[in-house]
Amino acid sequence: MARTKEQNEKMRVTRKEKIRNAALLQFVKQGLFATRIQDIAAEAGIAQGLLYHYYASKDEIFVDLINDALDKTIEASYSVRDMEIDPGEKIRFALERLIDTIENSRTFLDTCRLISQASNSTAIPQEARDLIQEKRNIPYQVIEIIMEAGQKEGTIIAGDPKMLSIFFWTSINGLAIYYSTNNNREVKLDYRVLSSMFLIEREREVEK
Amino acid sequence: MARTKEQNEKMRVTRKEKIRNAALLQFVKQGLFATRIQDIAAEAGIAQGLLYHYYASKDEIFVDLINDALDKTIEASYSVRDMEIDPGEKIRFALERLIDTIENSRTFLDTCRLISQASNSTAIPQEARDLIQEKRNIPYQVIEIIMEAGQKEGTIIAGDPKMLSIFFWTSINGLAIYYSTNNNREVKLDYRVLSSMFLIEREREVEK
DNA sequence: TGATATATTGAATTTTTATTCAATATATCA
DNA sequence: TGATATATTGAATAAAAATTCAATATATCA
Repeated sequence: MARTKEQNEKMRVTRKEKIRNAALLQFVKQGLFATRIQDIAAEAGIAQGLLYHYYASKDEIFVDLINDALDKTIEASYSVRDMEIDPGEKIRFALERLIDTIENSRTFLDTCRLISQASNSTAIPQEARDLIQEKRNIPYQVIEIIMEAGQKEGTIIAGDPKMLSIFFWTSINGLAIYYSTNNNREVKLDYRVLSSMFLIEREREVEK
Repeated sequence: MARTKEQNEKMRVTRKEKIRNAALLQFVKQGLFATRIQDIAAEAGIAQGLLYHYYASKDEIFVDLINDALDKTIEASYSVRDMEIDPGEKIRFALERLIDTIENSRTFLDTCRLISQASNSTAIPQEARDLIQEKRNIPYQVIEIIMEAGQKEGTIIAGDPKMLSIFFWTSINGLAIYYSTNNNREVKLDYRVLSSMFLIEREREVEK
């Protein structure tokens, strides 16, 4: 016998992870089509041929990464939904957390950028398009429901909750994309500017 | 003699315009790298070879388009700057106008999307990168100055005007990119949600 | 009408990139 | 240590795309 099954499996997983990271780096930097197999292999420090031992094609890696990225954003939105605080507080907290993440997490920016790239081209693999179709709206729906609850509670401004959710996510996305390409860190972002879009302020409550 | 100089020149300009439009359509749809010369030629209804009569390469078309797109956004920001109204009003008006444009102008969405794509890849032609480097910040600077003036005037909230300008443009950008890929028109956007991020509201003034 | 300059075509060629594959290396177990 | 299964390499091949170019079409003017 040669290596045991488990050992090989473990090697495979580690190596695959290395390829995934290399591919993510390159895709985010250059985009799916500008990235050559050679670029990924070089980034991962392996020969081109070996890549095909782990993935059947460049597209397959891309689909794998997109799926992961979408799942991450869905998870994040669920974790906000499931918090045991009031709806208005959820929006406030989520924005605070998201702004902080934009300022400090490279991984988060990469995730946003990958999804944005993918949503921006009809030339991506069909499978990736299906995944986006299926998963991309979930965070929008989650926020929409929280907005609606907040309106009932009286902490969120009036207006179509669908629209509020669109403003919520597109603002975050726009910021993430800006930060992912401008590594200007001189400006400190204050999440309260964003949250003032949605939250009814104390002053007004006091007025009543 | 054959055709006159002017006639040929006119034909060239018209044809070139046709190619530019076709290229813009394809770039926006697929991205620079996924778009093949063949795609542009087919979209313009001409043979591949003819394209090289007008442009030396795919990259050259891209640079031409990016330059145009950047100039358009700069022009738009200047037109706001030069209006004869108060700073707070400028911000309100610009947002109202931008939201309306997002909802109604395909061209504007294409422009945003092209710039976003270009800013998102290091693999675009050097010349395009230089143009972006040179021109992309101008609208940010214009809004920053207006925000600062509005703060002095007392109509714009406190906070680093650079930051306010970043929130301004990234929100608009995020929206434009969302709308450019989701042709869901069921939601009507209300610009006042965005403007409440920046403008001090009447109620508070009255309180003083 | 014929001469001619330029536009236009599409097949041939070149270049780039993806994919395959034969050869070699490596790690484990008997 | 040797047998063996799998990992790994990099050159060979295939596929796809960009670019060139010889041939042809077209519009104008003399």
